[in-house]
Amino acid sequence: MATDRSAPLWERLERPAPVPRQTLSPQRIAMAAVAVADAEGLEAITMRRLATELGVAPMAPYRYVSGKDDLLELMVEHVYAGMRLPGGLGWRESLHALAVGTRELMLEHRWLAQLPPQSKLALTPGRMAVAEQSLTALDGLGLDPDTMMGIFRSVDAYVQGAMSYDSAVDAFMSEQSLSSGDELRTELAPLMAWHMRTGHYPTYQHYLSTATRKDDRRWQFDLGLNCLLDGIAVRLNM
Amino acid sequence: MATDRSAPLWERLERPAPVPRQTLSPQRIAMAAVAVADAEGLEAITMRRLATELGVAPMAPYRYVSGKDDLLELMVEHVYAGMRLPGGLGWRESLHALAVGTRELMLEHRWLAQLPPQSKLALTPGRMAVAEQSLTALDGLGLDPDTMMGIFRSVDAYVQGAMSYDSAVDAFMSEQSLSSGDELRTELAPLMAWHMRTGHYPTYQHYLSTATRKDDRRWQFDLGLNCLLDGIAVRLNM
DNA sequence: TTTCCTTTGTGTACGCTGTATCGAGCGGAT
DNA sequence: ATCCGCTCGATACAGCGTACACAAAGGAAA
Repeated sequence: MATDRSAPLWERLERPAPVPRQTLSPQRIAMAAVAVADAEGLEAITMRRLATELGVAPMAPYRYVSGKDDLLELMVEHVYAGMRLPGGLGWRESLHALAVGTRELMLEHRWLAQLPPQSKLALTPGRMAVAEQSLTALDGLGLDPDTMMGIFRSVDAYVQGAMSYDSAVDAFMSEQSLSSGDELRTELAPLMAWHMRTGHYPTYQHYLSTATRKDDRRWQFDLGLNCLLDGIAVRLNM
Repeated sequence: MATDRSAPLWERLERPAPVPRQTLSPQRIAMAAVAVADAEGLEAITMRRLATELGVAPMAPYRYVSGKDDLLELMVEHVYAGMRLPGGLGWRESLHALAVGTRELMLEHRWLAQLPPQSKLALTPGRMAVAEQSLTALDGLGLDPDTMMGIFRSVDAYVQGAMSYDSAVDAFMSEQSLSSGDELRTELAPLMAWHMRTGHYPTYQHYLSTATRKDDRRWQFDLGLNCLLDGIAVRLNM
């Protein structure tokens, strides 16, 4: 009987590898793929490139992964498995730590924030663990389950949205060989100048000429995260 | 002199179309592309498909658009131009209206929330207008420009993150011909059951069996948005 | 009117992608 | 010794984005 492709990926992976002697394995595949994506970005991930990296024929990985979507899911789990979960903290510290931890994971693996829509849904064990941790952090505070999940998803949405933006900027910069915020703004200057010349954006223009933290991403991330957590605290009557 | 490809897209578009009699135009291209994407999703957008839709050879649109990235940017602007901006409201009502308006735009055009990273950065006039509107809503409240921009970007990050998730779920459902949340959960049941059988997610399991608003997306969206706005309000009163 | 130049759209082609399919070889159970 | 099932190799195909050279079409100048 061939591998049952209809079962969930995680169930398939759990069944003991029928024979332990093969040259390929899900782990080896995931590691190679993550290494390539870390070094050259998500668009470098190609079934052929992956096979080359593994020293194997183009179709070989398909024995372990039903297609590219499966591969991405495997990559997601591979990196999420390395995430540290906080324990024994209050709800706010927990959510904060989880958000910052996710951010750090995404800084380490820029492609995580650029996954195609399908892979964003990947319900991998690692992501389930993050969800569970968030929910338990909010448990026992008198919230109904819908609100608990809603709060978790809101924080997650913020993190994903913020990192998706940052990561897109990073990708653009490295693609254009820009290595600082100043170089980026120089590159974008003609476009911005054109917009500003229309006179439609006076407040934006004021920001451009007087802001001093344009490159402090961590400060920006924390600002929004803290606002969100403050608002959640309001809902918790604390 | 051929069209100057190095100038920003918006500057190029503004120069009067050299001759108004041609069969193709940026507007016609944008409309056709948006129509296809609305009806069949972003992955149906292909330079060849677009050309077919316009009754034209595959390479013809390249006269008006330097590549697929440019096309997506054009599409983004085409739909953002139809967004209504609130006027004369307080900061909170403005930000709320902007967020809800963006959400509605993304519900009308599901592909908006699935754009590839590059296109997410597109500084189109329509998106600039949203930014300007947000900033002016926050102006005159004693905030420094960095904080104003940080707040705008936080709300935007939340909206993008939340809609990116919803939109991915929608895409998955229509791809699998699922038409209700119940059908979706039935489809996912084997995977969820496998996760739950591990016993690692008791709180999640409790949510699954007792939650009653799993399909109320608007409620979920508003929950997070209101938390975020509440948190911003805290920052404004100090 | 004839000529010519610029713009607009056509045709063809290349290298790349994901992946279906078929066949070869090998290891372990019968 | 035989067979079977799994692993991996080779080949192939349709589809993608887009580079490039050419044809038609319209206005300006002669």
